[in-house]
Amino acid sequence: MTTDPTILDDLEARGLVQETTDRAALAERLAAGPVTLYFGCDPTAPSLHVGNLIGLLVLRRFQDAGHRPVALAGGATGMVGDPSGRSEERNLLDEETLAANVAAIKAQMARLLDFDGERALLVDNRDWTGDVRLLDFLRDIGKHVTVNQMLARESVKARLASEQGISFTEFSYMLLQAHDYLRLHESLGVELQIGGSDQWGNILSGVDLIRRVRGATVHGLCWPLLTAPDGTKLGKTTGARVWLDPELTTPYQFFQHWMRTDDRQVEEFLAKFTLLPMEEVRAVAAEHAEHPERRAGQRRLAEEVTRLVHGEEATAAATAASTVLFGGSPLEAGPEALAVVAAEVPTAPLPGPDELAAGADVVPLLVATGLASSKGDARRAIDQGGVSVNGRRVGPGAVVRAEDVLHGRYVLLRKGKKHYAMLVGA
RNA sequence: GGGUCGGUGCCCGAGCGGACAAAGGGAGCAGACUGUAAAUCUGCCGGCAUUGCCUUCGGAGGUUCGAAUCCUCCCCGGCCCA
Repeated sequence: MTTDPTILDDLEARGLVQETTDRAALAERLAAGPVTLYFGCDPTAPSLHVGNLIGLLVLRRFQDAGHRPVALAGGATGMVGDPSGRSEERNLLDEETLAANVAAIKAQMARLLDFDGERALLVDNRDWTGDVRLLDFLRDIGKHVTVNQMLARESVKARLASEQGISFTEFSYMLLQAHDYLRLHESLGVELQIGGSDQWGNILSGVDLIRRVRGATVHGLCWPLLTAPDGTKLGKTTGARVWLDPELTTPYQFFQHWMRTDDRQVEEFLAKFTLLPMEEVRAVAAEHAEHPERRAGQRRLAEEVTRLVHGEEATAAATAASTVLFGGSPLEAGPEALAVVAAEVPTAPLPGPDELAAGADVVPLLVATGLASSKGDARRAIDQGGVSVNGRRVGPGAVVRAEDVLHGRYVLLRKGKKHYAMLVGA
Protein backbone atom coordinates (compact mmCIF):
# COMPACT_ATOMS: atom_id res chain seq x y z
CA MET A 1 0.00 0.00 0.00
CA THR A 2 1.42 3.31 -0.99
CA THR A 3 0.74 6.50 0.78
CA ASP A 4 0.08 9.99 -0.44
CA PRO A 5 3.24 11.94 0.33
CA THR A 6 1.43 15.26 0.28
CA ILE A 7 -0.76 14.63 3.28
CA LEU A 8 1.17 17.01 5.54
CA ASP A 9 1.17 19.71 2.93
CA ASP A 10 -2.54 19.30 2.48
CA LEU A 11 -3.18 19.52 6.20
CA GLU A 12 -1.06 22.62 6.40
CA ALA A 13 -2.92 24.20 3.52
CA ARG A 14 -6.13 23.59 5.41
CA GLY A 15 -4.79 25.25 8.52
CA LEU A 16 -4.82 21.99 10.39
CA VAL A 17 -1.25 21.98 11.56
CA GLN A 18 -0.25 24.14 14.44
CA GLU A 19 2.51 22.04 15.80
CA THR A 20 4.25 18.79 15.06
CA THR A 21 7.12 16.89 16.50
CA ASP A 22 10.09 16.91 14.13
CA ARG A 23 8.31 17.89 10.95
CA ALA A 24 10.93 16.53 8.56
CA ALA A 25 11.09 13.17 10.29
CA LEU A 26 7.33 12.94 10.35
CA ALA A 27 7.03 13.77 6.66
CA GLU A 28 9.63 11.18 5.85
CA ARG A 29 7.91 8.55 7.91
CA LEU A 30 4.54 9.30 6.36
CA ALA A 31 5.99 8.99 2.89
CA ALA A 32 7.72 5.73 3.69
CA GLY A 33 4.52 3.76 4.14
CA PRO A 34 1.31 3.41 6.11
CA VAL A 35 1.44 4.81 9.59
CA THR A 36 -0.93 3.83 12.35
CA LEU A 37 -2.15 6.93 14.14
CA TYR A 38 -4.69 7.71 16.80
CA PHE A 39 -7.08 10.36 17.96
CA GLY A 40 -9.12 10.15 21.13
CA CYS A 41 -12.32 11.65 22.42
CA ASP A 42 -13.41 11.46 26.02
CA PRO A 43 -17.03 10.53 26.67
CA THR A 44 -17.87 13.70 28.55
CA ALA A 45 -21.22 14.04 26.78
CA PRO A 46 -23.72 11.68 25.19
CA SER A 47 -22.53 12.72 21.78
CA LEU A 48 -19.56 14.16 19.97
CA HIS A 49 -19.86 17.72 18.73
CA VAL A 50 -18.51 19.68 15.82
CA GLY A 51 -15.29 20.35 17.70
CA ASN A 52 -14.53 16.65 17.78
CA LEU A 53 -15.47 16.42 14.16
CA ILE A 54 -12.22 18.03 13.11
CA GLY A 55 -10.22 15.25 14.68
CA LEU A 56 -12.29 12.52 13.12
CA LEU A 57 -11.96 14.18 9.76
CA VAL A 58 -8.22 14.47 10.14
CA LEU A 59 -8.17 10.75 10.84
CA ARG A 60 -10.21 10.31 7.72
CA ARG A 61 -7.79 12.43 5.73
CA PHE A 62 -4.95 10.23 6.91
CA GLN A 63 -6.94 7.16 6.02
CA ASP A 64 -7.63 8.49 2.57
CA ALA A 65 -3.91 9.09 2.23
CA GLY A 66 -3.23 5.43 2.91
CA HIS A 67 -2.66 5.38 6.66
CA ARG A 68 -4.41 3.43 9.36
CA PRO A 69 -6.47 5.42 11.86
CA VAL A 70 -7.34 4.35 15.35
CA ALA A 71 -10.26 6.14 16.94
CA LEU A 72 -10.14 5.99 20.68
CA ALA A 73 -13.06 6.43 22.99
CA GLY A 74 -11.78 7.48 26.37
CA GLY A 75 -13.72 5.24 28.68
CA ALA A 76 -10.89 5.42 31.20
CA THR A 77 -9.69 8.97 30.74
CA GLY A 78 -13.29 10.11 30.79
CA MET A 79 -13.47 8.86 34.32
CA VAL A 80 -10.75 11.24 35.36
CA GLY A 81 -11.35 14.39 33.37
CA ASP A 82 -8.87 16.33 31.32
CA PRO A 83 -7.87 19.63 32.92
CA SER A 84 -6.62 21.04 29.61
CA GLY A 85 -8.39 24.20 28.66
CA ARG A 86 -10.55 23.97 31.72
CA SER A 87 -10.76 26.65 34.29
CA GLU A 88 -12.29 24.45 36.88
CA GLU A 89 -12.48 20.94 38.15
CA ARG A 90 -14.75 18.66 36.24
CA ASN A 91 -17.63 16.85 37.77
CA LEU A 92 -17.02 13.16 37.61
CA LEU A 93 -19.51 11.16 35.63
CA ASP A 94 -20.93 7.96 36.94
CA GLU A 95 -20.16 4.62 35.31
CA GLU A 96 -23.51 4.19 33.72
CA THR A 97 -23.43 7.55 32.00
CA LEU A 98 -19.90 6.91 30.84
CA ALA A 99 -20.73 3.54 29.37
CA ALA A 100 -23.65 5.02 27.48
CA ASN A 101 -21.52 7.91 26.26
CA VAL A 102 -18.76 5.60 25.11
CA ALA A 103 -21.20 3.50 23.13
CA ALA A 104 -22.66 6.59 21.52
CA ILE A 105 -19.40 8.18 20.49
CA LYS A 106 -18.03 4.89 19.21
CA ALA A 107 -20.99 4.68 16.86
CA GLN A 108 -20.38 8.21 15.68
CA MET A 109 -16.70 7.60 15.11
CA ALA A 110 -17.52 4.48 13.17
CA ARG A 111 -19.56 6.43 10.65
CA LEU A 112 -16.73 8.64 9.52
CA LEU A 113 -14.08 6.04 8.89
CA ASP A 114 -13.81 2.96 6.74
CA PHE A 115 -13.37 -0.07 8.96
CA ASP A 116 -13.23 -2.65 6.20
CA GLY A 117 -10.58 -5.25 6.84
CA GLU A 118 -9.07 -3.42 9.79
CA ARG A 119 -8.38 -0.36 7.68
CA ALA A 120 -9.33 1.48 10.82
CA LEU A 121 -9.77 0.48 14.44
CA LEU A 122 -11.98 1.54 17.25
CA VAL A 123 -10.65 1.17 20.76
CA ASP A 124 -11.56 2.12 24.30
CA ASN A 125 -8.75 2.88 26.72
CA ARG A 126 -10.82 1.35 29.48
CA ASP A 127 -9.83 -1.98 27.98
CA TRP A 128 -6.20 -1.65 28.96
CA THR A 129 -6.43 0.80 31.82
CA GLY A 130 -9.15 -0.79 33.87
CA ASP A 131 -7.01 -3.57 35.25
CA VAL A 132 -3.72 -1.73 35.64
CA ARG A 133 -2.68 -1.93 39.25
CA LEU A 134 -1.82 1.24 41.02
CA LEU A 135 1.61 0.08 42.14
CA ASP A 136 2.49 -1.12 38.67
CA PHE A 137 1.39 2.19 37.23
CA LEU A 138 3.46 4.15 39.71
CA ARG A 139 6.53 2.03 39.08
CA ASP A 140 6.25 1.55 35.32
CA ILE A 141 4.85 4.86 34.22
CA GLY A 142 5.20 7.33 37.04
CA LYS A 143 8.89 6.67 37.43
CA HIS A 144 9.55 8.04 33.97
CA VAL A 145 7.92 11.35 34.51
CA THR A 146 9.03 14.14 36.77
CA VAL A 147 6.54 16.24 38.60
CA ASN A 148 8.64 19.23 37.63
CA GLN A 149 7.70 18.57 34.04
CA MET A 150 4.09 18.07 34.87
CA LEU A 151 3.93 21.29 36.82
CA ALA A 152 5.40 23.17 33.90
CA ARG A 153 2.41 22.38 31.69
CA GLU A 154 0.37 25.41 30.80
CA SER A 155 -2.87 23.71 31.73
CA VAL A 156 -1.55 22.83 35.16
CA LYS A 157 0.01 26.22 35.76
CA ALA A 158 -3.25 27.94 35.00
CA ARG A 159 -5.09 25.79 37.45
CA LEU A 160 -2.44 26.16 40.13
CA ALA A 161 -2.87 29.88 39.87
CA SER A 162 -6.63 29.68 40.01
CA GLU A 163 -8.74 29.88 43.08
CA GLN A 164 -10.07 26.38 42.58
CA GLY A 165 -6.80 24.58 42.25
CA ILE A 166 -6.55 21.22 40.62
CA SER A 167 -7.25 17.83 42.06
CA PHE A 168 -4.68 15.07 41.95
CA THR A 169 -7.14 13.18 39.80
CA GLU A 170 -7.04 15.71 37.02
CA PHE A 171 -3.38 16.31 37.53
CA SER A 172 -2.86 12.65 36.71
CA TYR A 173 -4.71 12.90 33.46
CA MET A 174 -1.67 13.52 31.33
CA LEU A 175 -0.08 10.34 32.63
CA LEU A 176 -3.09 8.34 31.60
CA GLN A 177 -3.02 9.78 28.13
CA ALA A 178 0.70 9.18 27.86
CA HIS A 179 0.10 5.63 28.99
CA ASP A 180 -2.54 5.20 26.27
CA TYR A 181 -0.10 6.25 23.62
CA LEU A 182 2.48 3.83 25.00
CA ARG A 183 0.06 0.93 25.05
CA LEU A 184 -1.21 1.68 21.57
CA HIS A 185 2.34 1.92 20.37
CA GLU A 186 3.13 -1.46 21.85
CA SER A 187 0.00 -3.28 20.80
CA LEU A 188 -0.88 -1.71 17.48
CA GLY A 189 2.31 0.00 16.44
CA VAL A 190 0.79 3.44 16.70
CA GLU A 191 3.41 6.06 16.01
CA LEU A 192 1.46 9.26 15.61
CA GLN A 193 -1.05 10.90 17.89
CA ILE A 194 -3.12 13.82 16.71
CA GLY A 195 -5.32 16.25 18.57
CA GLY A 196 -6.30 19.85 19.08
CA SER A 197 -3.68 22.21 20.39
CA ASP A 198 -5.09 21.88 23.88
CA GLN A 199 -3.89 18.29 23.71
CA TRP A 200 -0.36 19.16 22.73
CA GLY A 201 1.05 18.77 26.21
CA ASN A 202 -0.64 15.44 26.67
CA ILE A 203 0.59 14.25 23.31
CA LEU A 204 4.15 15.21 24.12
CA SER A 205 3.90 13.39 27.42
CA GLY A 206 3.20 10.25 25.46
CA VAL A 207 5.99 10.87 22.99
CA ASP A 208 8.42 11.33 25.86
CA LEU A 209 7.18 8.30 27.71
CA ILE A 210 7.59 6.08 24.68
CA ARG A 211 11.09 7.36 24.11
CA ARG A 212 12.00 6.59 27.71
CA VAL A 213 10.32 3.22 27.97
CA ARG A 214 10.80 1.84 24.49
CA GLY A 215 13.59 4.00 23.16
CA ALA A 216 11.41 4.63 20.15
CA THR A 217 10.70 7.88 18.36
CA VAL A 218 7.05 8.51 17.73
CA HIS A 219 5.24 11.58 16.50
CA GLY A 220 2.61 14.07 17.42
CA LEU A 221 0.60 16.62 15.49
CA CYS A 222 -1.93 19.16 16.60
CA TRP A 223 -4.19 21.65 14.90
CA PRO A 224 -5.19 25.05 16.22
CA LEU A 225 -8.36 25.29 18.21
CA LEU A 226 -11.22 26.91 16.39
CA THR A 227 -11.68 30.55 17.10
CA ALA A 228 -14.48 32.97 16.49
CA PRO A 229 -13.98 35.39 13.61
CA ASP A 230 -12.76 38.06 15.97
CA GLY A 231 -10.03 35.78 17.19
CA THR A 232 -11.56 34.95 20.53
CA LYS A 233 -11.90 31.44 21.72
CA LEU A 234 -14.97 29.71 20.42
CA GLY A 235 -17.46 29.45 23.20
CA LYS A 236 -19.59 26.49 24.03
CA THR A 237 -22.58 28.31 22.72
CA THR A 238 -21.25 28.58 19.21
CA GLY A 239 -19.71 25.27 18.43
CA ALA A 240 -19.88 22.80 21.21
CA ARG A 241 -23.62 22.76 21.41
CA VAL A 242 -23.95 21.44 17.92
CA TRP A 243 -23.98 17.69 18.35
CA LEU A 244 -23.40 14.96 15.84
CA ASP A 245 -26.23 12.94 17.31
CA PRO A 246 -29.36 13.57 15.21
CA GLU A 247 -31.45 13.17 18.34
CA LEU A 248 -29.71 16.07 20.02
CA THR A 249 -29.18 18.26 16.98
CA THR A 250 -31.43 17.37 14.11
CA PRO A 251 -29.88 17.23 10.66
CA TYR A 252 -31.87 20.31 9.80
CA GLN A 253 -30.47 22.21 12.78
CA PHE A 254 -27.04 20.91 11.94
CA PHE A 255 -27.41 22.08 8.36
CA GLN A 256 -28.62 25.45 9.56
CA HIS A 257 -25.68 25.82 11.88
CA TRP A 258 -23.36 25.76 8.91
CA MET A 259 -25.65 27.95 6.84
CA ARG A 260 -25.13 30.68 9.39
CA THR A 261 -21.38 30.58 9.16
CA ASP A 262 -19.75 33.98 9.24
CA ASP A 263 -18.48 34.99 5.80
CA ARG A 264 -15.02 35.34 7.20
CA GLN A 265 -14.94 31.69 8.18
CA VAL A 266 -16.48 30.09 5.14
CA GLU A 267 -13.19 29.24 3.50
CA GLU A 268 -11.63 28.08 6.74
CA PHE A 269 -14.52 25.77 7.51
CA LEU A 270 -14.68 24.40 3.99
CA ALA A 271 -11.04 23.49 4.38
CA LYS A 272 -11.35 22.00 7.83
CA PHE A 273 -14.77 20.42 7.87
CA THR A 274 -15.13 19.04 4.37
CA LEU A 275 -13.16 16.58 2.29
CA LEU A 276 -13.27 18.81 -0.76
CA PRO A 277 -9.89 19.19 -2.44
CA MET A 278 -8.24 22.47 -1.63
CA GLU A 279 -8.55 23.70 -5.21
CA GLU A 280 -12.26 23.34 -4.93
CA VAL A 281 -12.35 24.96 -1.53
CA ARG A 282 -10.58 27.95 -2.97
CA ALA A 283 -12.86 28.04 -5.97
CA VAL A 284 -15.98 27.99 -3.83
CA ALA A 285 -14.51 30.61 -1.55
CA ALA A 286 -13.60 32.84 -4.45
CA GLU A 287 -17.08 32.57 -5.85
CA HIS A 288 -18.50 33.30 -2.46
CA ALA A 289 -16.35 36.38 -2.09
CA GLU A 290 -17.83 37.72 -5.34
CA HIS A 291 -21.41 37.39 -4.14
CA PRO A 292 -21.51 36.79 -0.43
CA GLU A 293 -25.21 37.61 -0.34
CA ARG A 294 -25.96 34.46 -2.28
CA ARG A 295 -24.57 32.39 0.59
CA ALA A 296 -23.29 29.84 -1.89
CA GLY A 297 -20.27 29.19 0.31
CA GLN A 298 -22.37 28.50 3.37
CA ARG A 299 -24.71 26.34 1.37
CA ARG A 300 -21.93 24.22 -0.02
CA LEU A 301 -20.36 23.95 3.41
CA ALA A 302 -23.64 22.96 5.00
CA GLU A 303 -24.33 20.35 2.36
CA GLU A 304 -20.90 18.81 2.52
CA VAL A 305 -20.67 18.58 6.28
CA THR A 306 -24.24 17.41 6.75
CA ARG A 307 -23.67 14.72 4.15
CA LEU A 308 -20.55 13.50 5.92
CA VAL A 309 -22.24 13.31 9.27
CA HIS A 310 -25.85 12.46 8.50
CA GLY A 311 -25.79 11.05 4.99
CA GLU A 312 -27.34 11.90 1.66
CA GLU A 313 -30.96 11.43 2.57
CA ALA A 314 -30.91 13.56 5.69
CA THR A 315 -29.05 16.25 3.80
CA ALA A 316 -31.66 16.32 1.08
CA ALA A 317 -34.41 16.66 3.66
CA ALA A 318 -32.58 19.41 5.53
CA THR A 319 -32.00 21.27 2.29
CA ALA A 320 -35.62 20.92 1.27
CA ALA A 321 -36.88 22.13 4.64
CA SER A 322 -34.49 25.06 4.55
CA THR A 323 -35.73 26.05 1.14
CA VAL A 324 -39.33 26.12 2.31
CA LEU A 325 -38.57 28.00 5.51
CA PHE A 326 -36.19 30.54 4.10
CA GLY A 327 -37.73 30.74 0.65
CA GLY A 328 -41.20 32.03 -0.04
CA SER A 329 -44.28 32.16 2.10
CA PRO A 330 -45.37 28.98 3.84
CA LEU A 331 -48.87 29.72 2.53
CA GLU A 332 -47.64 28.75 -0.91
CA ALA A 333 -45.93 25.55 0.17
CA GLY A 334 -47.51 22.27 -0.82
CA PRO A 335 -48.38 19.52 1.63
CA GLU A 336 -45.29 17.49 0.74
CA ALA A 337 -43.02 20.42 1.43
CA LEU A 338 -44.69 21.10 4.74
CA ALA A 339 -44.42 17.46 5.69
CA VAL A 340 -40.67 17.66 5.12
CA VAL A 341 -40.48 20.73 7.32
CA ALA A 342 -42.56 19.04 10.00
CA ALA A 343 -40.03 16.25 10.13
CA GLU A 344 -37.15 18.64 10.62
CA VAL A 345 -38.29 21.24 13.13
CA PRO A 346 -39.67 20.83 16.64
CA THR A 347 -43.38 20.09 16.65
CA ALA A 348 -46.34 20.05 18.99
CA PRO A 349 -49.82 18.65 18.48
CA LEU A 350 -52.34 20.84 16.76
CA PRO A 351 -55.03 22.04 19.18
CA GLY A 352 -58.41 20.29 18.88
CA PRO A 353 -61.20 21.55 16.61
CA ASP A 354 -63.11 23.21 19.44
CA GLU A 355 -60.08 25.10 20.57
CA LEU A 356 -59.28 26.19 17.04
CA ALA A 357 -62.85 27.32 16.50
CA ALA A 358 -62.60 29.48 19.60
CA GLY A 359 -59.08 30.59 18.72
CA ALA A 360 -56.15 28.88 20.46
CA ASP A 361 -53.83 31.23 22.33
CA VAL A 362 -50.41 31.30 20.68
CA VAL A 363 -48.53 31.69 23.96
CA PRO A 364 -48.86 28.13 25.30
CA LEU A 365 -48.26 26.79 21.82
CA LEU A 366 -44.91 28.53 21.68
CA VAL A 367 -44.06 26.89 24.97
CA ALA A 368 -45.29 23.49 23.83
CA THR A 369 -43.05 23.56 20.78
CA GLY A 370 -40.06 24.67 22.78
CA LEU A 371 -39.83 27.91 20.87
CA ALA A 372 -40.28 29.73 24.17
CA SER A 373 -39.01 28.55 27.51
CA SER A 374 -41.96 29.88 29.50
CA LYS A 375 -45.16 31.75 28.97
CA GLY A 376 -43.43 34.92 30.04
CA ASP A 377 -40.75 34.29 27.47
CA ALA A 378 -43.40 33.69 24.82
CA ARG A 379 -45.29 36.89 25.63
CA ARG A 380 -42.09 38.82 25.61
CA ALA A 381 -41.24 37.54 22.16
CA ILE A 382 -44.70 38.46 20.90
CA ASP A 383 -44.57 41.90 22.48
CA GLN A 384 -41.28 42.51 20.77
CA GLY A 385 -42.73 41.58 17.44
CA GLY A 386 -40.70 38.43 17.12
CA VAL A 387 -43.39 35.86 16.53
CA SER A 388 -45.17 34.92 13.37
CA VAL A 389 -47.80 32.36 12.43
CA ASN A 390 -47.55 31.01 8.90
CA GLY A 391 -45.14 33.77 8.05
CA ARG A 392 -47.34 36.59 9.30
CA ARG A 393 -46.28 38.58 12.32
CA VAL A 394 -48.72 38.46 15.19
CA GLY A 395 -49.32 40.79 18.10
CA PRO A 396 -50.27 40.34 21.75
CA GLY A 397 -53.34 38.17 22.28
CA ALA A 398 -52.86 36.37 18.99
CA VAL A 399 -54.68 33.11 18.43
CA VAL A 400 -54.52 30.25 15.99
CA ARG A 401 -57.80 29.59 14.21
CA ALA A 402 -59.11 26.79 12.08
CA GLU A 403 -58.47 28.80 8.92
CA ASP A 404 -54.78 29.04 9.82
CA VAL A 405 -54.34 25.31 9.45
CA LEU A 406 -52.57 24.59 6.19
CA HIS A 407 -53.51 21.52 4.19
CA GLY A 408 -55.65 20.33 7.01
CA ARG A 409 -52.84 19.72 9.47
CA TYR A 410 -50.00 22.22 9.61
CA VAL A 411 -49.40 25.53 11.32
CA LEU A 412 -45.95 27.07 11.08
CA LEU A 413 -44.70 29.08 14.05
CA ARG A 414 -41.64 31.22 13.97
CA LYS A 415 -39.80 33.09 16.69
CA GLY A 416 -37.27 35.59 15.53
CA LYS A 417 -35.61 35.06 12.23
CA LYS A 418 -34.48 31.53 12.44
CA HIS A 419 -36.38 29.55 15.02
CA TYR A 420 -39.20 27.52 13.57
CA ALA A 421 -41.65 25.00 14.93
CA MET A 422 -44.77 23.39 13.66
CA LEU A 423 -48.12 22.38 15.00
CA VAL A 424 -49.05 19.14 13.37
CA GLY A 425 -52.50 17.59 13.29
CA ALA A 426 -53.23 13.90 13.13
C1' G B 1 -5.83 19.93 63.10
C1' G B 2 -5.34 25.66 63.62
C1' G B 3 -5.98 30.40 61.26
C1' U B 4 -8.03 33.03 57.33
C1' C B 5 -10.80 34.22 52.90
C1' G B 6 -14.69 32.69 50.07
C1' G B 7 -19.41 29.76 48.01
C1' U B 8 -24.80 35.11 44.77
C1' G B 9 -29.21 34.33 38.91
C1' C B 10 -26.44 30.56 32.34
C1' C B 11 -21.11 32.47 33.40
C1' C B 12 -18.11 36.37 35.73
C1' G B 13 -19.11 39.62 39.56
C1' A B 14 -21.22 43.70 43.04
C1' G B 15 -24.31 43.73 47.25
C1' C B 16 -23.18 43.00 53.36
C1' G B 17 -30.51 44.06 57.89
C1' G B 18 -35.49 47.19 54.65
C1' A B 19 -36.20 50.86 48.45
C1' C B 20 -33.20 43.25 46.26
C1' A B 21 -35.65 39.21 41.73
C1' A B 22 -30.81 41.41 43.61
C1' A B 23 -25.72 46.75 40.32
C1' G B 24 -22.31 45.90 36.22
C1' G B 25 -20.23 42.90 32.38
C1' G B 26 -20.40 38.59 29.19
C1' A B 27 -23.43 35.02 26.90
C1' G B 28 -28.38 34.45 25.17
C1' C B 29 -33.19 36.17 23.03
C1' A B 30 -36.07 39.87 20.21
C1' G B 31 -36.45 44.39 17.04
C1' A B 32 -34.28 47.96 13.35
C1' C B 33 -30.56 47.70 9.32
C1' U B 34 -29.23 43.35 6.10
C1' G B 35 -27.68 38.58 2.84
C1' U B 36 -30.56 33.16 7.49
C1' A B 37 -23.75 37.72 7.22
C1' A B 38 -20.70 41.38 9.90
C1' A B 39 -20.77 45.96 12.45
C1' U B 40 -24.06 49.21 14.91
C1' C B 41 -28.27 50.94 17.68
C1' U B 42 -32.68 49.57 20.83
C1' G B 43 -35.43 46.40 24.06
C1' C B 44 -35.69 41.91 26.96
C1' C B 45 -33.27 38.50 29.91
C1' G B 46 -36.42 33.58 37.60
C1' G B 47 -41.69 31.73 37.44
C1' C B 48 -46.94 32.57 37.58
C1' A B 49 -50.74 36.10 37.31
C1' U B 50 -54.30 42.26 34.32
C1' U B 51 -51.72 46.65 40.36
C1' G B 52 -49.94 41.44 42.81
C1' C B 53 -48.04 36.75 44.20
C1' C B 54 -44.49 32.62 44.43
C1' U B 55 -39.39 30.45 44.34
C1' U B 56 -34.01 32.09 44.36
C1' C B 57 -28.23 34.35 46.87
C1' G B 58 -23.82 26.49 49.38
C1' G B 59 -27.24 23.39 53.27
C1' A B 60 -30.12 23.17 57.87
C1' G B 61 -31.78 25.88 61.88
C1' G B 62 -32.17 30.68 64.62
C1' U B 63 -32.45 36.27 65.78
C1' U B 64 -35.70 40.15 63.77
C1' C B 65 -41.78 43.41 62.11
C1' G B 66 -38.25 42.30 58.09
C1' A B 67 -32.13 38.64 56.11
C1' A B 68 -28.41 37.47 50.17
C1' U B 69 -26.97 40.62 54.23
C1' C B 70 -26.64 39.09 61.68
C1' C B 71 -25.99 34.27 64.88
C1' U B 72 -25.28 28.68 65.27
C1' C B 73 -24.09 24.12 63.19
C1' C B 74 -22.92 21.52 58.74
C1' C B 75 -21.02 20.81 53.56
C1' C B 76 -17.55 22.47 49.68
C1' G B 77 -13.16 25.25 47.90
C1' G B 78 -8.68 28.71 48.09
C1' C B 79 -4.55 30.52 50.89
C1' C B 80 -1.30 30.40 55.26
C1' C B 81 0.45 27.60 59.55
C1' A B 82 1.13 22.68 61.87
